[in-house]
Amino acid sequence: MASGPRCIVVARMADFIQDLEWRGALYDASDGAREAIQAGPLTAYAGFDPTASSLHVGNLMPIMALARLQRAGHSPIAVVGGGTGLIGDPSGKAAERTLLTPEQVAENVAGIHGQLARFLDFGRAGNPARLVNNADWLGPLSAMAFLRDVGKHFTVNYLLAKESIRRRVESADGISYTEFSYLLLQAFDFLELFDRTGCTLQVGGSDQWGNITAGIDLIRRLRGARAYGLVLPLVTTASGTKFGKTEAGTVWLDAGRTSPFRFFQFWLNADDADAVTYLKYFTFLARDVVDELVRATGQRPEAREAQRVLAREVTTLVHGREQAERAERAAGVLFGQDLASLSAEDVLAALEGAPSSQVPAASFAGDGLSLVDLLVQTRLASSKAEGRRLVQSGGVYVNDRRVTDVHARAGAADAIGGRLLVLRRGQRQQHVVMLA
RNA sequence: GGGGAGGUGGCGGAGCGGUCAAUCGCAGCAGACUGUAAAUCUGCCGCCCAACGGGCUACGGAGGUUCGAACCCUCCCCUCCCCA
Repeated sequence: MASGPRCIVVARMADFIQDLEWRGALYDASDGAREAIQAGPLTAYAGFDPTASSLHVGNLMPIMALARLQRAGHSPIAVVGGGTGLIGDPSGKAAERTLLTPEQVAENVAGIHGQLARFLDFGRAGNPARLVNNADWLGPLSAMAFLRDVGKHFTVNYLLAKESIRRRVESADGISYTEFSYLLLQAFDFLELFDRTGCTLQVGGSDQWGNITAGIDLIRRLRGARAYGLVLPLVTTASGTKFGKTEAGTVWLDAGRTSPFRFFQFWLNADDADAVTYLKYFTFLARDVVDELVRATGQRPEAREAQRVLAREVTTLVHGREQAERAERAAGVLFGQDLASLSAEDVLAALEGAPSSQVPAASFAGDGLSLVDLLVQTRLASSKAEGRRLVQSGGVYVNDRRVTDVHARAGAADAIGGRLLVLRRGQRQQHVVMLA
């Protein structure tokens, strides 16, 4: 967990809401939620859909909310939706989703488990974090029990009034009974967590509002108790693109899917307009530190101090300090110095963590390998046609030297120290080819 | 069940017998400019190749008419709208 001198923990419960509001990370709160959170420690949960075996940066909002709650003295519970994942949440979805198989869900749940552990402290005295799978109680639930105990408390009229459901009901494709029922399951989750752990707060993205209030209503009706909800804003980008996507696709938290290097680059490349927002959303940095960065960036935007700190902090949080430092070093080498002036050892040391692959040294003998083929092999280009186009438009570099000849070949003589080639596509997609 | 409209590249949306690998917009990629930013401008944007050229697949599916079809005909599948 990040713990540098700049990283100051917000510890006091009363400051939690204020801090969240300053961060712009509080979209809405149910009646009484603010007061309840400030009044004393409570148990809070957020759910995570096991739609993939890894979480992605889009999941960071609720993760950070749980982490902040814990730091403020509350007890966080991360609920992995092994049960609800079998059904599919219609919220924010325009069309019916394909059902995941139980095997897929189980696999995904396992992957997500480990990732959450990086943000939450499961050993903390007093308010340790917990991780549960709602399949534990949804699995054994019988249709009869569900319809009698849960279904009876929701009128169809109530369900149809929910934004997420109404949109789908009015859409051309409609909504299946399966997804129509989703909200009841999530409401039941809240109830179950209330019964098991005394959990009275659910946090989630703003699209979860309807699901959360359903749970609050259910708890009030069945247990006569008050529960609360907190929703977080949707993360946007200044340029209007979808947050968390790059040329290479989704930015995952799993190092196997998105290398720490690329992860670091993702944050470093944030727009000026977004960097500060993200700094508030995704780091624990205190207000004065962020304010200072705002000032620094305003004065010398080209130094990209905000982006640098952002990338460093978030990468450290997700991948650990060592990986973060490595990524930063690699970035320095790839975007800074003249590659040709470095030894193979230096480049290799710096580029640990950058995308790389090994190619038998033998294939570089004689004429060497066609550059276009190499681009395809390293997946910098998706086809030879694309590779040629890239070369022709001046977007391909070998060891930082632009190559514009479509027929260019790379031989052993081109390799730095006879051992490696640094291929680059455009300004920022690199690939290290090691001769093995 | 009856009537109407329609299925084209990631999306939207032209084309309606040859000059169509398919106008255009969006998205995407690259270049210029920069700060590994934004905006802007330029180019590219099915696949393959001994390549200012050639080949192969493509316009819901299967057949057919034709020298020649995304465009015409037949059957099938699917979607939307209106009436019952």
